[in-house]
Amino acid sequence: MINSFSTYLDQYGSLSEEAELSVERISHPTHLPGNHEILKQGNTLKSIYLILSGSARMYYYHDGREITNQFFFEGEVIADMESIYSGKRSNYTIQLLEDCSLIEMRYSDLEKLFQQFHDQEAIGRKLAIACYLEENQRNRSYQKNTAKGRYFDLLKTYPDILNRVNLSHISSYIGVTQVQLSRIRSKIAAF
Amino acid sequence: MINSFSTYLDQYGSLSEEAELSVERISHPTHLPGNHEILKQGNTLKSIYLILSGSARMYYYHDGREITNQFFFEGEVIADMESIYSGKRSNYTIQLLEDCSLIEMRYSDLEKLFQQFHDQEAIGRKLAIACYLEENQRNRSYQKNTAKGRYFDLLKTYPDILNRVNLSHISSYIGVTQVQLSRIRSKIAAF
DNA sequence: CGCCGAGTTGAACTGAATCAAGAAACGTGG
DNA sequence: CCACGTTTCTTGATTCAGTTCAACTCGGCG
Repeated sequence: MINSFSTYLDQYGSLSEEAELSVERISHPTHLPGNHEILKQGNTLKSIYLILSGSARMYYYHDGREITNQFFFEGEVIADMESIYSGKRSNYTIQLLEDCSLIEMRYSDLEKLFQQFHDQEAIGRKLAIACYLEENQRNRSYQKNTAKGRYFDLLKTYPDILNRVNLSHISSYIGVTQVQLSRIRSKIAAF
Repeated sequence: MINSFSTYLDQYGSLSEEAELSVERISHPTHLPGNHEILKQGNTLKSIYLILSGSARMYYYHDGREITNQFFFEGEVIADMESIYSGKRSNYTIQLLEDCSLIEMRYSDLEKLFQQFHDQEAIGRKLAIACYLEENQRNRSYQKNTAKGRYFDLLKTYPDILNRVNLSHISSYIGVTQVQLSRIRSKIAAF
């Protein structure tokens, strides 16, 4: 059960008591309503957010359409790695899909912990590798599957996503039109 | 100009002199011929390899066909992050595409440096993030492009790939049949 | 010279996009 | 609590992109 950044980080390695206390010190609980935009295109993301309850998505525009690049659910951390890491303006908008209970952490504070504690840095490295592997799996899903297969792969990761997220968000995430995803779904239902 | 692991790592941050010496100490130059398999499916990768000259690819099987998941060229590091990081058997085969001049480093030696030097760990984290961002960009290429667009995106990254790699390897990398990629190419040539 | 692997090209077929219209679900104000 | 408008989802017809199977070309090499 993930209810703090410490428990979140525990998944990737163990922290010294001192580092763990520092993590708690820079953690700030918040509540934000559905539809709230944590990051707007053209701005820079300054904080990351652990989700205790609720969900969010990160999207960008291409040819005037929204394409969802990432979903975030309970126990996951909302962040645009690119913007946070580079400090540059983001091409993404991050929008809450439901009312959320969050824990906020300023990235500048976290950076200090990386510098201060070697074990914190080690966990950061492992976490980044985990993100890479996940992203690589998504690529393999594209290489070997047709849209139906990608849809199933997504359901494996997020089984209840259908009840919580718009079809159009899901469809753009797996690189297919909303219309086509609706058809795929209907074919599966009727068997 | 990348001619050692030190110069490679310099791209991501600076190392103390002590750490840099240690990096050199665990580096071993090698030459290996084209077609050599650095890793075979079912085995575990124990070393990573910086490419001074030559190229390689990493592939897996799906429905009996080879799918290339990664290319490696000069100045890049050959590794199957999943196998190396988890120590588990790999689903991938890594094959040299040309005669290669390499610098080998055992991952167990590198791990020790991560533990020993905080700045080494910091560079490792940055490197992992860079890998993640690259992989994410590949995903976006799938989300917004048709096969032609993905082909162009690949050419942006590796402009001379056509002269060095088989069409079938390239096509499976961008998730399209070799036949279709041939057609795409011919349409572009005739303008 | 003949073989072989790699690439090209054609024809038929399937998966997916597009355009468009209608049905269902949803929220807001009266 | 209902009526209305809006957004989301479904379904159909058409067009386009991509796959499959197969035959052929080309260059390298024994």
